[in-house]
Amino acid sequence: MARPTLKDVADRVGVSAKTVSNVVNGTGWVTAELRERVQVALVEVGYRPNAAARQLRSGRSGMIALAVPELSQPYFAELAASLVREAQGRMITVLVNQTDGLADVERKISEGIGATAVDGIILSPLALSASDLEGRRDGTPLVLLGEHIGTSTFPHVTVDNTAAAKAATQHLLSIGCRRIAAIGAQDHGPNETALLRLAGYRAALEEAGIPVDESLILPVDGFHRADGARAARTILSSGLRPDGIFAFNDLLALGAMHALAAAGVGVPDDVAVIGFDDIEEGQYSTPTLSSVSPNTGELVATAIDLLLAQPPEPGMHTVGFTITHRASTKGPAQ
Amino acid sequence: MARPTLKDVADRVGVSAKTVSNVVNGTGWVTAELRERVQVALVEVGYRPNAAARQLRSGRSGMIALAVPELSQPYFAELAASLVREAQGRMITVLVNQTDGLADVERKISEGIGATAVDGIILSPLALSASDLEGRRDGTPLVLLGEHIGTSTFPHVTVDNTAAAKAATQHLLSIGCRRIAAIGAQDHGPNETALLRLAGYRAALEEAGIPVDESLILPVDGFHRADGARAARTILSSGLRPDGIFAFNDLLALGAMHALAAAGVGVPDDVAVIGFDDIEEGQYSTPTLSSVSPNTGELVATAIDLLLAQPPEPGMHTVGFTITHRASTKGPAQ
DNA sequence: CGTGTGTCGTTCAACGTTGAACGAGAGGAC
DNA sequence: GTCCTCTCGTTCAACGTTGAACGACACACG
Repeated sequence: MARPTLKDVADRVGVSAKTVSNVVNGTGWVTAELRERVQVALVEVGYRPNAAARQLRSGRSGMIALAVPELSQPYFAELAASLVREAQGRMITVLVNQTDGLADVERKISEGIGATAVDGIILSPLALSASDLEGRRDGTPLVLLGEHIGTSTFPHVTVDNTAAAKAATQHLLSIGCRRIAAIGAQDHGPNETALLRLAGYRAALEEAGIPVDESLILPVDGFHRADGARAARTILSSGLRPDGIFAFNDLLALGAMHALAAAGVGVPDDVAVIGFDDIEEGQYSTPTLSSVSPNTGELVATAIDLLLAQPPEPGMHTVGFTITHRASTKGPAQ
Repeated sequence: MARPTLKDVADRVGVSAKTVSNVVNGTGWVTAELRERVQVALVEVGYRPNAAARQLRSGRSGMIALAVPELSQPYFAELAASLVREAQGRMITVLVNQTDGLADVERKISEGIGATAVDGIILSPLALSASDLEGRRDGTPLVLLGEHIGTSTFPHVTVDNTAAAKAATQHLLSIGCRRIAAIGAQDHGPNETALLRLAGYRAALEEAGIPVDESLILPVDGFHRADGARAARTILSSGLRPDGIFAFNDLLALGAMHALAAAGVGVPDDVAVIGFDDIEEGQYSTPTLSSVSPNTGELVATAIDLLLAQPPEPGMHTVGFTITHRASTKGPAQ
């Protein structure tokens, strides 16, 4: 009844447990005839290797952990889906955690996932800053998603947020927008992504010779649809009259579009909207949403490569992006 | 440099490894004074228990696996988010897998997650039927999400799909709809969820004395937005002229609404739409989407309870649902 | 005939932890 | 003084696996 072990198989064939181990792992020397017999016995008893014993002996678990703020956010869900798929292809299983963007949860995770040992940790931090990781003692490889200002001893993978934000803003400029609002600035909290995207927005305007109107930069509490809707309502009620909106992620953009539609403001006719992340939902919204499309496949593959890289390669690794052009930015110019 | 073990801590304090183990786990007898000294040493060396050794010894891993068709589908992402949160509260970590709805992947997962031992498996099957699980040898507890026709030796947790579908259809009837289309039937493949929801749809119509028009039942290949859009275009091009649509999940509904909007058909004025799952996206679509809201929190809590229940309690366990009423079903009657 | 070289399989020990069994000493009861 | 109980801590073995080291046997070469 108990789960069969190597020894059970070995006794049945009349060899040593180690020989069965060799057959299972393809190590050592085993004659074809014997290997055949062992393999038959393996399926007969339904042998399955004991992961715990294997890990205890080898030090490797075949698992990596992913920690994101919230899995229910489509961008993180799609990221997780992509990572799990990539990992499955490499015979690695993924353990998922949620941090809710809380700094102490993020720090705790960076120091190990509960009691479970993993071969590496991929962390998408919201609140954690570089200094929080200085005191880290756990030796588990760690890869961070997203940029961080300041040097860090850990590898980072990210799209070039500033360049991408700049390109998104330039796309709005290219269709004739001149009063472009930015939704997603964050006054408090060290959300560096927001800072970097804001920098890209500013850079695009400056390069185009358009003065930055600070009142067009709208702060948000979070990056959810409700925050975008709230920001759009602020825009409407304060008479700012922008002709374009760059939202720092797609959820903000979708929330904003929802509020605009409710107020009878037409997108893209009255105001063009572009988001960031290119989540699937944006292909089916009304109107469909233009967005910055980070190369997620490259992102997750790079993250795993870096996690398993020996020796570790600290530093920033950027992946590509494209601007996906949909109905929400079909301006008068087209 | 190597990770400290119980023995390292023990040597430092001058006691046996077992005593340190007792302090860590609160077992056995240790004087307050000695416990204090051990605890100081524990933090000094930064001891972290070795999960593999613990699991090898105790047989428990503190991990459960969740397998869903696709994590990128909002319903499953929200389900996973809810499950991870519930599990974290119980000091359990969750390992996530994707099956792509393929029967052989689902079967493989039901027989163990790769090489990794877990304390239990929660599987949301698409293609797998009860008979596929007969030959299961692995003793890991298994809980299935979703209903299955026919008896099964495993616990199931689900909303009552037929009752919920009936309620959704009745909601459309209550606002005056009389020609109600159903999007989501599946001709081939054993998607029992689709069958059950279709049965609820039929039951509601029959009870209202409305003959079922088979041409209003639209089959789909999958449950994505694109399938819903395709079905809506079929409706438009074939001149079926329904006044209500019950889509078997929210993605189908959102895809359908998108196609309707593109064709200039007004929702809810020309046709009312209701979905199933109540994903967050439906609160921000244009118009907002009415839907069946399964009690996901109860669902995941029940699933974990059943997974850990000793002895196992096979059979069907249903959780509640409500009909959430939004703009897409604000009919002329309101 | 000794000395390599290659093939095939074995035994041994160890990974870090914890249940079981076993003292050792103190205190009380008879 | 003997027996019992209670407290506090120890030693031992085992969970299932695999790297390292070690035969044993066959064949070829000088």
